[in-house]
Amino acid sequence: MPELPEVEVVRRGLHEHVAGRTVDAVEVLHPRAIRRHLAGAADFALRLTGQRLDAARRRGKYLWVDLSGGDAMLAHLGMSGQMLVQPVGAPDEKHLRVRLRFTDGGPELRFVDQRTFGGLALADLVEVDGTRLPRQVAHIARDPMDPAFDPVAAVAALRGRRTEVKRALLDQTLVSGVGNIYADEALWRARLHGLRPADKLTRAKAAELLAHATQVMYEALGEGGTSFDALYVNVNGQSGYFDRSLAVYGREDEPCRRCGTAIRREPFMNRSSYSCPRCQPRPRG
DNA sequence: CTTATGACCTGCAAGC
DNA sequence: TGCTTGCAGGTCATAA
Repeated sequence: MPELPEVEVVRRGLHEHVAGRTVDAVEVLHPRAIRRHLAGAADFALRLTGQRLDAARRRGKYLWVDLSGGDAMLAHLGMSGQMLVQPVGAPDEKHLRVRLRFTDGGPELRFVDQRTFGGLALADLVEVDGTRLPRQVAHIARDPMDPAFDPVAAVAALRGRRTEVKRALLDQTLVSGVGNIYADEALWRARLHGLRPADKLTRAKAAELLAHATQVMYEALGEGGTSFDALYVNVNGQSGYFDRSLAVYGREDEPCRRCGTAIRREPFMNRSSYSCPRCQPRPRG
């Protein structure tokens, strides 16, 4: 699920359904889901068992839950990860990777991940710029929904890259949370082609782009996120509705909502970029 | 240091 | 029907 709004939907679900509950048992069904926990699955299970899960937090697309013992359980959903709250005894999902049972005997927490690009880990917290973060998240920039997000600094970071603006927007060390969908949507709103050089944008244009990215992610959050299929769901298995509001992503050959021109799809970094040929002319050369 | 490129996985839809 | 190919909301290690 993976961009900021979808991860935030999951974070809220975790906060509501698992915060305050104590882990009774941990079952790792696929070792790859725990590969970022270098001490291994047995250590992961042992150290997590008996801990109470506290606040659920997020930076960009990373998600974590504070543990009563002082560390955190970190999660990244990758391309296809889900956190599901399911009744004990519900049939295992085909791609169930990790199960947490709780001492209260209530619904269990399941990490389900078809492609196993995501995973869980335990992490100690380090302080970065006044914020406590899991060590593995320390290199990720603040996202636009962070109360301490600094738009001026973010604009400077984007313009400081000698690369194309879409690449810069997707660089999680500059601004976090933006992925392929919301990058394309923000570029369309700003009438910019993603191949435009980031360092040639005026400060005002870069600021406008960032404001559009922020706005479109808030709008998506308001609709429960974007989901084209059952892979992208909240902790209760429900889909969001923002796909109806997308202007370009996934709309190849459909009319631009501004000018009616057919939306084009172009290869980009082993996937696709969607844009309007008229509103977002490709840069020369 | 910065920037670009593939690797990592599974499953689905489209085309032959 | 079956095969192949291409594609998917991401990040990371490695190369230049």
